[in-house]
Amino acid sequence: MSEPRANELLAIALEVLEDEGLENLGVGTISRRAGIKPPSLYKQFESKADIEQQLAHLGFRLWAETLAAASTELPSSATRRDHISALTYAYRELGREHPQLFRLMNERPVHAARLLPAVGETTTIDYGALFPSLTAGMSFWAWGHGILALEIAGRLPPEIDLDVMWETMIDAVSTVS
Amino acid sequence: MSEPRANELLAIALEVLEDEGLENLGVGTISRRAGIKPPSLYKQFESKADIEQQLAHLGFRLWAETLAAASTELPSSATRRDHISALTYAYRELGREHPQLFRLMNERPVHAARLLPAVGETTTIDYGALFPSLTAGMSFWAWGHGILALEIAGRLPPEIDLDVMWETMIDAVSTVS
DNA sequence: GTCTATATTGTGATAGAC
DNA sequence: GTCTATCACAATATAGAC
Repeated sequence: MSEPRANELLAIALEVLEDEGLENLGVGTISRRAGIKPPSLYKQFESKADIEQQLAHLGFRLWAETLAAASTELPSSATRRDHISALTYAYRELGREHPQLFRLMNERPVHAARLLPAVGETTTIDYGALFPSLTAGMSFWAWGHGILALEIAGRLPPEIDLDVMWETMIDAVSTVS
Repeated sequence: MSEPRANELLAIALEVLEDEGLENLGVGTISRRAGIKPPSLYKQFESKADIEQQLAHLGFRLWAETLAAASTELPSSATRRDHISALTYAYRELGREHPQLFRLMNERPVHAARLLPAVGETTTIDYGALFPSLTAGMSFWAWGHGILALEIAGRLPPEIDLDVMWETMIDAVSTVS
Protein backbone atom coordinates (compact mmCIF):
# COMPACT_ATOMS: atom_id res chain seq x y z
CA MET A 1 0.00 0.00 0.00
CA SER A 2 2.46 2.68 1.12
CA GLU A 3 6.02 1.46 0.73
CA PRO A 4 8.81 4.05 0.75
CA ARG A 5 8.96 3.89 -3.05
CA ALA A 6 5.39 5.15 -3.26
CA ASN A 7 6.41 8.44 -1.69
CA GLU A 8 9.13 8.96 -4.27
CA LEU A 9 6.66 8.34 -7.06
CA LEU A 10 4.15 10.67 -5.45
CA ALA A 11 6.76 13.42 -5.37
CA ILE A 12 7.42 12.81 -9.05
CA ALA A 13 3.70 12.90 -9.75
CA LEU A 14 3.56 16.28 -8.03
CA GLU A 15 6.30 17.57 -10.32
CA VAL A 16 4.43 16.33 -13.36
CA LEU A 17 1.24 17.93 -12.09
CA GLU A 18 2.81 21.35 -11.77
CA ASP A 19 4.98 21.16 -14.88
CA GLU A 20 2.46 19.72 -17.32
CA GLY A 21 -0.87 20.74 -15.84
CA LEU A 22 -3.81 18.98 -14.26
CA GLU A 23 -5.21 17.72 -17.56
CA ASN A 24 -1.90 16.10 -18.48
CA LEU A 25 -1.46 14.22 -15.23
CA GLY A 26 -1.68 10.55 -16.11
CA VAL A 27 0.03 7.22 -15.80
CA GLY A 28 1.89 7.90 -19.01
CA THR A 29 3.37 11.25 -18.05
CA ILE A 30 4.19 10.16 -14.51
CA SER A 31 5.89 6.89 -15.44
CA ARG A 32 7.82 8.59 -18.23
CA ARG A 33 9.30 11.13 -15.83
CA ALA A 34 10.01 8.42 -13.26
CA GLY A 35 11.93 6.45 -15.89
CA ILE A 36 9.71 3.41 -15.58
CA LYS A 37 6.88 1.89 -17.60
CA PRO A 38 3.21 2.47 -16.78
CA PRO A 39 2.58 -1.08 -15.46
CA SER A 40 5.20 -0.54 -12.75
CA LEU A 41 3.12 2.29 -11.35
CA TYR A 42 0.30 -0.11 -10.64
CA LYS A 43 2.43 -1.94 -8.06
CA GLN A 44 2.33 1.19 -5.89
CA PHE A 45 -1.03 2.69 -6.76
CA GLU A 46 -4.37 1.10 -7.36
CA SER A 47 -5.45 3.43 -10.10
CA LYS A 48 -5.08 6.91 -11.51
CA ALA A 49 -7.79 8.08 -9.14
CA ASP A 50 -5.73 6.69 -6.27
CA ILE A 51 -2.75 8.82 -7.31
CA GLU A 52 -4.91 11.92 -7.57
CA GLN A 53 -6.45 11.28 -4.19
CA GLN A 54 -3.07 10.91 -2.54
CA LEU A 55 -1.86 14.09 -4.21
CA ALA A 56 -4.91 15.95 -2.94
CA HIS A 57 -4.35 14.53 0.52
CA LEU A 58 -0.78 15.75 0.43
CA GLY A 59 -2.04 19.15 -0.68
CA PHE A 60 -4.58 19.53 2.09
CA ARG A 61 -1.96 18.65 4.67
CA LEU A 62 0.46 21.16 3.16
CA TRP A 63 -2.17 23.89 3.23
CA ALA A 64 -3.25 23.14 6.80
CA GLU A 65 0.30 23.03 8.13
CA THR A 66 1.46 26.14 6.30
CA LEU A 67 -1.52 28.22 7.38
CA ALA A 68 -1.19 27.05 10.96
CA ALA A 69 2.49 28.00 10.94
CA ALA A 70 1.76 31.43 9.49
CA SER A 71 -0.70 32.13 12.26
CA THR A 72 1.27 30.78 15.21
CA GLU A 73 4.45 32.54 14.12
CA LEU A 74 2.87 35.91 14.83
CA PRO A 75 3.84 37.73 18.04
CA SER A 76 1.30 37.73 20.82
CA SER A 77 0.72 41.40 20.22
CA ALA A 78 -0.67 40.67 16.77
CA THR A 79 -4.08 42.10 16.04
CA ARG A 80 -6.98 40.30 14.40
CA ARG A 81 -6.08 42.07 11.18
CA ASP A 82 -2.52 40.79 11.44
CA HIS A 83 -3.81 37.24 11.65
CA ILE A 84 -6.15 37.66 8.72
CA SER A 85 -3.40 39.29 6.72
CA ALA A 86 -0.87 36.58 7.52
CA LEU A 87 -3.31 33.80 6.68
CA THR A 88 -4.30 35.50 3.46
CA TYR A 89 -0.77 35.98 2.19
CA ALA A 90 0.22 32.44 3.15
CA TYR A 91 -2.80 31.14 1.27
CA ARG A 92 -1.96 33.24 -1.76
CA GLU A 93 1.66 32.12 -1.72
CA LEU A 94 0.66 28.45 -1.56
CA GLY A 95 -1.60 28.87 -4.54
CA ARG A 96 1.08 30.60 -6.54
CA GLU A 97 3.66 27.94 -5.75
CA HIS A 98 1.30 25.05 -6.42
CA PRO A 99 -1.35 26.30 -8.84
CA GLN A 100 -2.15 22.93 -10.36
CA LEU A 101 -2.31 21.24 -6.99
CA PHE A 102 -4.71 24.01 -5.99
CA ARG A 103 -6.88 23.09 -8.97
CA LEU A 104 -6.73 19.39 -8.16
CA MET A 105 -7.84 20.13 -4.61
CA ASN A 106 -10.62 22.55 -5.45
CA GLU A 107 -12.17 21.69 -8.78
CA ARG A 108 -13.71 18.48 -7.51
CA PRO A 109 -15.66 17.37 -4.45
CA VAL A 110 -13.76 16.40 -1.35
CA HIS A 111 -14.40 13.17 0.49
CA ALA A 112 -14.28 14.57 3.98
CA ALA A 113 -14.51 11.25 5.77
CA ARG A 114 -11.28 10.02 4.24
CA LEU A 115 -9.53 13.35 4.38
CA LEU A 116 -10.33 15.17 7.58
CA PRO A 117 -8.76 12.83 10.14
CA ALA A 118 -5.22 13.31 8.85
CA VAL A 119 -5.64 16.99 8.06
CA GLY A 120 -7.61 17.92 11.16
CA GLU A 121 -4.72 17.03 13.45
CA THR A 122 -2.54 19.72 11.91
CA THR A 123 -5.15 22.46 12.04
CA THR A 124 -4.56 24.46 15.17
CA ILE A 125 -6.08 27.77 14.15
CA ASP A 126 -9.12 28.99 16.06
CA TYR A 127 -11.17 30.24 13.16
CA GLY A 128 -14.09 30.83 15.49
CA ALA A 129 -12.09 33.57 17.21
CA LEU A 130 -11.20 35.18 13.89
CA PHE A 131 -14.56 35.21 12.12
CA PRO A 132 -18.09 36.00 13.30
CA SER A 133 -19.33 32.55 12.25
CA LEU A 134 -18.24 29.45 10.40
CA THR A 135 -20.36 30.48 7.45
CA ALA A 136 -18.90 33.97 7.35
CA GLY A 137 -15.42 32.47 7.58
CA MET A 138 -16.18 30.20 4.67
CA SER A 139 -17.44 33.17 2.69
CA PHE A 140 -14.14 34.96 3.26
CA TRP A 141 -12.29 31.81 2.28
CA ALA A 142 -14.30 31.79 -0.96
CA TRP A 143 -13.08 35.31 -1.62
CA GLY A 144 -9.44 34.30 -1.48
CA HIS A 145 -10.23 31.17 -3.38
CA GLY A 146 -11.88 33.21 -6.12
CA ILE A 147 -8.99 35.62 -6.58
CA LEU A 148 -6.53 32.75 -6.72
CA ALA A 149 -8.64 30.68 -9.08
CA LEU A 150 -9.08 33.57 -11.50
CA GLU A 151 -5.38 34.37 -11.39
CA ILE A 152 -4.39 30.77 -12.02
CA ALA A 153 -6.90 30.43 -14.84
CA GLY A 154 -5.53 33.55 -16.51
CA ARG A 155 -8.90 35.22 -16.34
CA LEU A 156 -7.80 38.59 -14.95
CA PRO A 157 -6.84 41.39 -17.34
CA PRO A 158 -3.12 42.13 -17.19
CA GLU A 159 -3.60 45.78 -16.27
CA ILE A 160 -5.20 45.14 -12.90
CA ASP A 161 -3.14 45.17 -9.73
CA LEU A 162 -3.40 41.84 -7.95
CA ASP A 163 -1.90 43.16 -4.74
CA VAL A 164 -4.68 45.74 -4.53
CA MET A 165 -7.28 43.04 -5.08
CA TRP A 166 -5.91 41.12 -2.11
CA GLU A 167 -5.68 44.26 0.01
CA THR A 168 -9.28 45.09 -0.80
CA MET A 169 -10.16 41.71 0.61
CA ILE A 170 -8.05 42.03 3.75
CA ASP A 171 -9.42 45.48 4.48
CA ALA A 172 -13.02 44.41 4.06
CA VAL A 173 -12.68 41.19 6.05
CA SER A 174 -10.79 42.92 8.86
CA THR A 175 -13.43 45.61 9.33
CA VAL A 176 -16.35 43.19 9.55
CA SER A 177 -17.56 42.80 13.09
CA MET B 1 -18.82 29.28 -41.18
CA SER B 2 -22.05 30.17 -39.38
CA GLU B 3 -25.01 28.69 -41.21
CA PRO B 4 -28.33 28.36 -39.39
CA ARG B 5 -27.59 24.69 -38.77
CA ALA B 6 -24.53 25.65 -36.72
CA ASN B 7 -26.73 27.38 -34.16
CA GLU B 8 -28.84 24.27 -33.72
CA LEU B 9 -25.75 22.19 -33.15
CA LEU B 10 -24.38 24.76 -30.73
CA ALA B 11 -27.60 24.58 -28.71
CA ILE B 12 -27.24 20.80 -28.62
CA ALA B 13 -23.63 21.14 -27.55
CA LEU B 14 -24.80 23.35 -24.69
CA GLU B 15 -27.21 20.64 -23.57
CA VAL B 16 -24.46 18.06 -23.66
CA LEU B 17 -22.17 20.36 -21.71
CA GLU B 18 -24.65 20.79 -18.86
CA ASP B 19 -25.96 17.22 -18.85
CA GLU B 20 -22.68 15.35 -19.14
CA GLY B 21 -20.16 17.80 -17.74
CA LEU B 22 -17.27 19.81 -19.11
CA GLU B 23 -14.91 16.83 -19.27
CA ASN B 24 -17.37 14.83 -21.33
CA LEU B 25 -17.98 17.52 -23.94
CA GLY B 26 -16.58 16.14 -27.18
CA VAL B 27 -17.35 15.51 -30.81
CA GLY B 28 -18.57 12.04 -29.90
CA THR B 29 -21.10 13.08 -27.27
CA ILE B 30 -22.32 16.06 -29.25
CA SER B 31 -22.83 14.22 -32.52
CA ARG B 32 -24.49 11.31 -30.73
CA ARG B 33 -27.07 13.59 -29.18
CA ALA B 34 -27.58 15.42 -32.49
CA GLY B 35 -28.27 12.12 -34.22
CA ILE B 36 -25.41 12.51 -36.65
CA LYS B 37 -21.93 11.10 -37.00
CA PRO B 38 -18.82 12.93 -35.80
CA PRO B 39 -17.51 13.79 -39.29
CA SER B 40 -20.70 15.75 -40.00
CA LEU B 41 -19.85 18.12 -37.16
CA TYR B 42 -16.72 19.16 -38.98
CA LYS B 43 -18.78 20.75 -41.73
CA GLN B 44 -20.01 23.34 -39.22
CA PHE B 45 -17.10 23.64 -36.84
CA GLU B 46 -13.41 23.74 -37.47
CA SER B 47 -12.43 21.75 -34.41
CA LYS B 48 -13.42 20.86 -30.90
CA ALA B 49 -11.71 24.03 -29.70
CA ASP B 50 -13.88 25.99 -32.10
CA ILE B 51 -17.02 24.55 -30.52
CA GLU B 52 -15.79 25.36 -27.03
CA GLN B 53 -14.90 28.89 -28.03
CA GLN B 54 -18.32 29.49 -29.50
CA LEU B 55 -19.96 28.08 -26.38
CA ALA B 56 -17.87 30.39 -24.22
CA HIS B 57 -18.77 33.32 -26.44
CA LEU B 58 -22.44 32.47 -26.06
CA GLY B 59 -21.93 32.28 -22.30
CA PHE B 60 -20.25 35.65 -21.98
CA ARG B 61 -23.04 37.26 -23.97
CA LEU B 62 -25.66 35.59 -21.77
CA TRP B 63 -23.92 36.78 -18.62
CA ALA B 64 -23.50 40.34 -19.87
CA GLU B 65 -27.10 40.64 -21.04
CA THR B 66 -28.63 39.08 -17.95
CA LEU B 67 -26.63 41.22 -15.55
CA ALA B 68 -27.41 44.36 -17.52
CA ALA B 69 -31.11 43.50 -17.42
CA ALA B 70 -31.03 42.83 -13.68
CA SER B 71 -29.53 46.25 -13.07
CA THR B 72 -31.66 48.32 -15.44
CA GLU B 73 -34.89 46.70 -14.23
CA LEU B 74 -34.47 48.33 -10.83
CA PRO B 75 -36.58 51.40 -10.01
CA SER B 76 -34.81 54.74 -10.06
CA SER B 77 -35.14 54.87 -6.29
CA ALA B 78 -32.86 51.86 -5.93
CA THR B 79 -29.88 52.31 -3.64
CA ARG B 80 -26.34 51.25 -4.35
CA ARG B 81 -26.96 48.23 -2.18
CA ASP B 82 -29.99 47.32 -4.26
CA HIS B 83 -27.86 47.31 -7.39
CA ILE B 84 -25.15 45.22 -5.81
CA SER B 85 -27.72 42.81 -4.45
CA ALA B 86 -29.52 42.48 -7.77
CA LEU B 87 -26.30 41.92 -9.69
CA THR B 88 -25.12 39.38 -7.15
CA TYR B 89 -28.27 37.30 -7.21
CA ALA B 90 -28.46 37.39 -11.00
CA TYR B 91 -24.86 36.22 -11.16
CA ARG B 92 -25.55 33.44 -8.69
CA GLU B 93 -28.65 32.33 -10.57
CA LEU B 94 -26.76 32.21 -13.86
CA GLY B 95 -24.11 30.02 -12.32
CA ARG B 96 -26.65 27.67 -10.82
CA GLU B 97 -28.51 27.32 -14.08
CA HIS B 98 -25.38 26.86 -16.17
CA PRO B 99 -22.70 25.46 -13.86
CA GLN B 100 -20.73 23.68 -16.57
CA LEU B 101 -20.85 26.69 -18.87
CA PHE B 102 -19.57 28.71 -15.92
CA ARG B 103 -16.64 26.32 -15.68
CA LEU B 104 -15.97 26.47 -19.39
CA MET B 105 -15.90 30.26 -19.22
CA ASN B 106 -13.77 30.57 -16.12
CA GLU B 107 -11.35 27.69 -15.86
CA ARG B 108 -9.31 28.81 -18.86
CA PRO B 109 -7.85 32.09 -20.12
CA VAL B 110 -10.04 34.36 -22.16
CA HIS B 111 -8.99 35.79 -25.49
CA ALA B 112 -10.25 39.29 -24.92
CA ALA B 113 -9.55 40.56 -28.42
CA ARG B 114 -11.91 38.04 -29.98
CA LEU B 115 -14.47 38.20 -27.22
CA LEU B 116 -14.92 41.73 -26.00
CA PRO B 117 -16.32 43.39 -29.14
CA ALA B 118 -19.48 41.29 -29.18
CA VAL B 119 -19.88 41.23 -25.43
CA GLY B 120 -19.00 44.86 -24.80
CA GLU B 121 -21.96 46.12 -26.78
CA THR B 122 -24.39 44.48 -24.39
CA THR B 123 -22.71 45.72 -21.22
CA THR B 124 -24.50 48.87 -20.15
CA ILE B 125 -23.74 48.84 -16.43
CA ASP B 126 -21.65 51.65 -15.00
CA TYR B 127 -19.42 49.63 -12.73
CA GLY B 128 -17.37 52.72 -12.01
CA ALA B 129 -20.35 54.24 -10.22
CA LEU B 130 -20.88 51.09 -8.18
CA PHE B 131 -17.36 50.32 -7.01
CA PRO B 132 -14.53 52.51 -5.76
CA SER B 133 -12.21 51.32 -8.54
CA LEU B 134 -11.96 48.79 -11.32
CA THR B 135 -9.60 46.71 -9.22
CA ALA B 136 -11.90 46.76 -6.21
CA GLY B 137 -14.81 45.81 -8.45
CA MET B 138 -12.82 42.88 -9.80
CA SER B 139 -12.02 41.80 -6.27
CA PHE B 140 -15.72 41.74 -5.43
CA TRP B 141 -16.38 39.82 -8.62
CA ALA B 142 -13.78 37.30 -7.50
CA TRP B 143 -15.73 36.87 -4.27
CA GLY B 144 -18.90 35.87 -6.06
CA HIS B 145 -16.89 33.78 -8.45
CA GLY B 146 -15.29 31.95 -5.56
CA ILE B 147 -18.54 31.10 -3.81
CA LEU B 148 -20.06 29.87 -7.04
CA ALA B 149 -16.99 27.88 -8.04
CA LEU B 150 -16.82 26.14 -4.68
CA GLU B 151 -20.53 25.38 -4.75
CA ILE B 152 -20.35 23.95 -8.27
CA ALA B 153 -17.29 21.88 -7.41
CA GLY B 154 -19.05 20.41 -4.37
CA ARG B 155 -16.36 21.76 -2.08
CA LEU B 156 -18.60 23.30 0.56
CA PRO B 157 -19.75 21.20 3.53
CA PRO B 158 -23.46 20.47 3.37
CA GLU B 159 -24.20 22.01 6.75
CA ILE B 160 -23.26 25.55 5.78
CA ASP B 161 -25.89 28.02 4.65
CA LEU B 162 -25.14 29.28 1.17
CA ASP B 163 -27.63 32.13 1.40
CA VAL B 164 -25.77 33.47 4.41
CA MET B 165 -22.48 33.23 2.55
CA TRP B 166 -23.89 35.39 -0.23
CA GLU B 167 -25.43 37.82 2.25
CA THR B 168 -22.10 38.15 4.00
CA MET B 169 -20.67 39.20 0.68
CA ILE B 170 -23.43 41.68 -0.17
CA ASP B 171 -23.23 43.26 3.27
CA ALA B 172 -19.48 43.67 3.11
CA VAL B 173 -19.39 44.99 -0.44
CA SER B 174 -22.24 47.41 0.19
CA THR B 175 -20.58 48.97 3.21
CA VAL B 176 -17.26 49.61 1.51
CA SER B 177 -16.81 53.24 0.61
C1' DG C 1 -25.23 17.71 -45.08
C1' DT C 2 -24.82 13.32 -44.41
C1' DC C 3 -22.48 9.05 -44.57
C1' DT C 4 -18.61 5.00 -44.43
C1' DA C 5 -14.13 4.14 -43.66
C1' DT C 6 -9.95 5.10 -41.80
C1' DA C 7 -5.86 7.28 -39.63
C1' DT C 8 -3.64 8.54 -35.64
C1' DT C 9 -2.89 8.91 -31.10
C1' DG C 10 -3.82 8.29 -26.49
C1' DT C 11 -5.89 6.48 -22.41
C1' DG C 12 -6.18 3.45 -18.12
C1' DA C 13 -5.40 -1.11 -16.98
C1' DT C 14 -4.08 -6.42 -16.59
C1' DA C 15 -1.32 -10.90 -17.13
C1' DG C 16 2.55 -12.96 -16.45
C1' DA C 17 7.73 -13.51 -17.05
C1' DC C 18 12.22 -11.98 -15.03
C1' DG D 1 10.00 -3.78 -8.71
C1' DT D 2 10.72 -3.98 -13.11
C1' DC D 3 9.70 -5.45 -17.64
C1' DT D 4 7.14 -7.02 -22.39
C1' DA D 5 3.01 -7.67 -24.39
C1' DT D 6 -1.52 -6.75 -24.85
C1' DC D 7 -6.28 -5.21 -24.10
C1' DA D 8 -10.20 -2.40 -24.60
C1' DC D 9 -11.47 1.67 -25.56
C1' DA D 10 -12.18 6.47 -26.75
C1' DA D 11 -10.42 10.69 -28.66
C1' DT D 12 -9.93 14.21 -32.59
C1' DA D 13 -9.70 14.47 -37.24
C1' DT D 14 -9.57 13.65 -42.58
C1' DA D 15 -10.78 11.67 -47.36
C1' DG D 16 -14.01 10.91 -50.35
C1' DA D 17 -18.57 8.87 -51.86
C1' DC D 18 -23.64 9.89 -51.95
